[in-house]
Amino acid sequence: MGGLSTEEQRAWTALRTTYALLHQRMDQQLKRDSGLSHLQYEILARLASAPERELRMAELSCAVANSKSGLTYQIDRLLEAGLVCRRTCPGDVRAVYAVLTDEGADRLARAEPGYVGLVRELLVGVLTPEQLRAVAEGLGEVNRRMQDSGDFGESLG
Amino acid sequence: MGGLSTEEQRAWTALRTTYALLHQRMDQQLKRDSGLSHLQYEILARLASAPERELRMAELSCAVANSKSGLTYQIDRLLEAGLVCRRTCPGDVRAVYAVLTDEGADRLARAEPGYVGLVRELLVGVLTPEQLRAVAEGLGEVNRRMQDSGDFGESLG
DNA sequence: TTCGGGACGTTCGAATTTGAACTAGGGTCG
DNA sequence: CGACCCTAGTTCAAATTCGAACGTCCCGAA
Repeated sequence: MGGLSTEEQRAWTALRTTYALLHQRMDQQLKRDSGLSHLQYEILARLASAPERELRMAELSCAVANSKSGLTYQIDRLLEAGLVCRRTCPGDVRAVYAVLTDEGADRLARAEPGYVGLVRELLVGVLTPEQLRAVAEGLGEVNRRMQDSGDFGESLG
Repeated sequence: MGGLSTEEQRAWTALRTTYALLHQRMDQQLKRDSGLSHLQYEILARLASAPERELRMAELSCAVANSKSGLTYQIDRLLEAGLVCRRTCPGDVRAVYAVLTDEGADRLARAEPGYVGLVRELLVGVLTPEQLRAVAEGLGEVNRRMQDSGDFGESLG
């Protein structure tokens, strides 16, 4: 009644600590060998796979699941480092695009192998193919519902 | 070769954003109706299910996947609120136990239904039973390996 | 056209987190 | 003993995050 069943609890706890530990490891490795935080890496990665290598602040903040103000802060850092630049939209003055620079793309490319290696070693390599699919589909659906029905889909801050 | 396959990417992205969104929602709901942050809730919950309702700082920091110094900080907050107290171990002067107070147990009990409801609504209720099991077992194993083989098992700070 | 409601990003202060010292004991081996 | 290294927890400054304004600007209705 009150609490969660053992399996429910295990699933949620595993989700929580898995993410925490993975994030921790990635952050350390990324910082060590390319000077990027995990969040910064994710930001650059999103930009890299976007058309024109650019995204609006709001889309980006949603994509990396971060607050608006937090994203502004990180973009400022990446700007200082020359890895992105800002572009305002002629059509809508309010809109701001973050654009990946060539230097940003380079840095990302250099960081990628280590990052991918870690994901493979720690996550993908440990799951069976069925588990991998279940995670992708199940959690994917969990996400979709939260983004739709939530008042938070757009950005978190 | 270089990058992750589509499914690998979907799984990892889903894991990341699912956790981020769930955390966000929980944090807001918990703060709103019981004045606890998500992390504080987790800390109290661990203590509540520990023998004697107490745990050493290191165990606790490992259990909630947080850094040592971060845990000290949060325990200080919970101390101010009267929800936990500290106890030093007679045998080993270095050891410090965080102990759940009655008031802490009350607060936790009041927060629990909402928390459990959210886990059910947003996570458990969306997954099929097979997916739930796959998440519990798969990610559980991912965890175990990271804690064993890692230099991070003990605490993150 | 002119409001009024939203949406978009930024700013700012406060809260939190991080990571590197640092304090202080244990435990072992000589 | 005594030199040494290891563990536990705290402290402190710096970095980051949060959330609530704020300033602008689009857009649809009157």
